[in-house]
Amino acid sequence: MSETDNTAHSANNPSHRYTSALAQTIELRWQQKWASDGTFNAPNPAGPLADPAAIAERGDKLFVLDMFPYPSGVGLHVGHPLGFIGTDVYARFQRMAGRNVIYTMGFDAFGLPAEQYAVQTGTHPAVTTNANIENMRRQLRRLGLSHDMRRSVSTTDPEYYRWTQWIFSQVFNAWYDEDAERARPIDELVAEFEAGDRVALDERSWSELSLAERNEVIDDHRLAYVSEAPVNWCPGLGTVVANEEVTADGRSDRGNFPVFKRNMRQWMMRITAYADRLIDDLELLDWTEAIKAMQRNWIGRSHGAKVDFESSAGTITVFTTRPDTLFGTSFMVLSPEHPYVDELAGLDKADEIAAYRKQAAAKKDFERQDDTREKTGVFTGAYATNPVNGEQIPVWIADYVLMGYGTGAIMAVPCGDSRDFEFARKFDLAIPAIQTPPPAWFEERSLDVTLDTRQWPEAFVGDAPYVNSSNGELSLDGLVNKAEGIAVMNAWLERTNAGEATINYKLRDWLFSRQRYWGEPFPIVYDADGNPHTLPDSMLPVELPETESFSPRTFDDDDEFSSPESPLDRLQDWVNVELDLGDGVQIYRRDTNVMPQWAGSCWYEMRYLDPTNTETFCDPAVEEYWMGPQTHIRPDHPGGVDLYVGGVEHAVLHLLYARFWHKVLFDLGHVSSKEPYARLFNQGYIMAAAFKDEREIYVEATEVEGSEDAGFTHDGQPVAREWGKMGKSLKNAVSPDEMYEEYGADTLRLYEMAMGPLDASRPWETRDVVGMYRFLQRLWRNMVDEETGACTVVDTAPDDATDKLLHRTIDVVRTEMDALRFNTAIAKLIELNNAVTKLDATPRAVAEAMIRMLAPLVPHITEELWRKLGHDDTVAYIEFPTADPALLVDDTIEVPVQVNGKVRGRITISADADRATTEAAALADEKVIAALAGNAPKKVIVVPGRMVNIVV
RNA sequence: GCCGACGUAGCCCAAUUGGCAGAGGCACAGGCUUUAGGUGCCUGUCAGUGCGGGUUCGAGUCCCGCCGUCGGCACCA
Repeated sequence: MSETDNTAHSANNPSHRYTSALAQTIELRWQQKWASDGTFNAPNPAGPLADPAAIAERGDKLFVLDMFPYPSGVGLHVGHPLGFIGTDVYARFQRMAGRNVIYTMGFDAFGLPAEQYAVQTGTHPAVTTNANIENMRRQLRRLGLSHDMRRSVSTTDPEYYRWTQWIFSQVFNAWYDEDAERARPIDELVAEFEAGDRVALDERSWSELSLAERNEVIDDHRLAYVSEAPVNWCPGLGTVVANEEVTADGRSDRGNFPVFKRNMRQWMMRITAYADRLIDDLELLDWTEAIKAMQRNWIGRSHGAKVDFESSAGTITVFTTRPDTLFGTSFMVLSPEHPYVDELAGLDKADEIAAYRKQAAAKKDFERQDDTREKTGVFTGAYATNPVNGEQIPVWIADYVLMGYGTGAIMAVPCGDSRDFEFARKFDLAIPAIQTPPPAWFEERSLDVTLDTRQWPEAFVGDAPYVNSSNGELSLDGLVNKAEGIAVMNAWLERTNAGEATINYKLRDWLFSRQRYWGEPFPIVYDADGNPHTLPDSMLPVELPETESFSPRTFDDDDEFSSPESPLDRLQDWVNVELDLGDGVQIYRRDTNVMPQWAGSCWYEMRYLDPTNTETFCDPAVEEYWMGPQTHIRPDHPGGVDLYVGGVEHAVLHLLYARFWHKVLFDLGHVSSKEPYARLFNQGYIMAAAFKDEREIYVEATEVEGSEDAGFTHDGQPVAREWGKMGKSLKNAVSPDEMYEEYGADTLRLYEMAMGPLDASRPWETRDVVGMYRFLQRLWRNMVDEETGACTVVDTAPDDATDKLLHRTIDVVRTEMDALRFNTAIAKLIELNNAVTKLDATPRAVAEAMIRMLAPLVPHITEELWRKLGHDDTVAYIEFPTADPALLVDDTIEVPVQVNGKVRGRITISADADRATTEAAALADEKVIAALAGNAPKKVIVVPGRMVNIVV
């Protein structure tokens, strides 16, 4: 206890003051009671948690969901629960507004930290994970979150990952039907091949293909498949990682190790098949534009054309978004990794090219992407034919063309593309003009209008009349916009078989396997011929085998040519297994990869709905009740969670993967919702001051002394302040335990909700917390005698002014709570309480309404007050107050009168005064007359009930 | 460079979506309570819509152009 302690331990406080000690007593008692009563259990329409009577009693369903946390060992700081408190307030409010609310919390518990800890300590990750989960549950319970604890799950529970494996099998045994634009079971594909409705490979019929050929065709269609492809190999982690997990500078987002592109055999998920739907269905979602933009950007759909250029090495296909500029193509550029490079390389150029390729390969991706770099490249010595005019154009290689995008080859149009322009200038290549830029373009560059591109300082990009763009069959000359030019060119390309309109995506298939221990094993075994088989449902879950050595073999960070070795590979007793998969008992080899961290979070919200179901991952009737489309909101409502709250950092990882899996499950008929999360809300972060000493090392923020004006010091040494996300790494975390100790959970909740809008990041200021504490103390004092603990609420009716204020407050608070604007709701409630403080005694009607309005925000103190007022039921399901419309309007109102837009007087008039009456009253006001100074009004604007503006 | 969000008082933030710039909290000053510090209570002060233009009777709000902050993407053809 410090000397500045403000708790009940100070001897002079009245014994029934709302102090932190009393708050803690109240909070722990109610948390215990809610748990033992199952207060927040939500009824299901069917299955083990079914309670049809309760369903009938409650109103419409509401699914409120938090992004579930990773159960870290270090515990929570006050920045973590911001979103959780927000969802809890909302869930509690909606329960009181009559909704049947489902709200719980699970744990996303597979992943690297637990595994790394296990490697260090030798403790099995399941042990530490479960301990961390228990600790986190305790911390969340201390906040008073109204979770239905029966529904809490962990992704690491075998009964949970059994269904993660089952869903994987569903994905594996499905293919994407491009015509139907949806996934279908793989059996239906086989049936179509067998019936001859679909051509598998070549002119041979299905029955003529060998078994191996058939398997290959089928595997080529699966939504989960093994492929030998360039992947991100991270020697420092000993595993491959997904594109989404590689940072812009070519390192792993976990651990920050270098990542190398390598060809390896790995599991992939065909998320690219869903690229269009993942973009298009964003329209149906109530998400912020920022997140939608990030997803669109990540998927990177661009419309364009593929164009074929003939060369000595064969046809070089390029992707371009500007086929209309084909007449301006004066050279081609291939990525150094392009497969045709060797063939194209002239004998005299071979050494030069080999040297350039080697140099390019030595560079990391991120180095090649530094666009401030000067262009480099090498001429191959070969030429290709421009299909529109038969011109022979030189073929170069350069590292500004990336093998990973489009076809790895481009047609260079230097007059219309800044990169090609730069390249052409550097290597003195032709820059034919094909558009006449508008005069303004030349003016801005202090040039006369000219088509002599030697005078142009840069490429022209945009709409402008085409010139020099015709051949015998085709002319763009005279057209003025590119949409038209593209349409004409695409038609010609298709007519002459020189190319076709196409759509290109940045999105790549999802690399789904990891060579680690602490993840879901694949439900896959391989037969003697190496063909993969999914295990039947009866053999799930495939449990992680016990072992002492959890670590994958890791390598030197820069050991690019090392190879992954999964920990499961070492467990040969587990790997080799005798099974009867229908063809008699045979020996199979298990897959030794595990799934990535993101697998378990792709569907967890559905397990909350039906957590104990052993027959299926979620009963369809239960899924439809909680997640089915809400067509009363919008006719094309996609279904899904009604409110999903979490940080913006999952914009392209979890949120993209989860949408993809959900759509597969939708296509296969397992769920009624097209999308998992109908409404997404991104909470802000709590920031805190962090301090660095002169060595640029962070020092413990709590030990820093001084002020902004006087300067900050740590141990007498000057330190510099900066702002950052609260956390361990910046040494600026504030523990919730300190807040409970000093104020209690209700004050902490209220402070976090009051400090700003839920979606805004804001700095934590411990010294500000006391404001909310004082508010709760006043609230308590308005209803409880601090000396005796007796209830002081009186049964007399409130006076008119108080009654009106009460109902106006109710009106605003209801609206604000519903819109997640808790900060403004709190301000109104403080205002009301301040008014009540001035009364001689608090009328019961006011007290009870205040308790009900505050119950979602500060559930413990309100339960206690509700009881003191003589009720013996929980306030959690008491109806939220509704304003009496009659009390929202005043008989008379004060209206400002402006003269030329400046307020010069105020008039008090009847609230329903019409225009003429208002105007007359305004013109009669003394101050207004004075302000007019005898000038006759030119115009009088009256907004009835609002204001008057007189223009002179 | 492109995309997105945001700039209101010493600080965190409101402003019925075009209508009186200030609701709430912190800080600050004075007073009461207290042996004192702290707690608690009462009263009070000051000052501001990033900059420049436009639309309007009226702009924090809408439009145009800058400046700044944060986030995402980036040699994506």
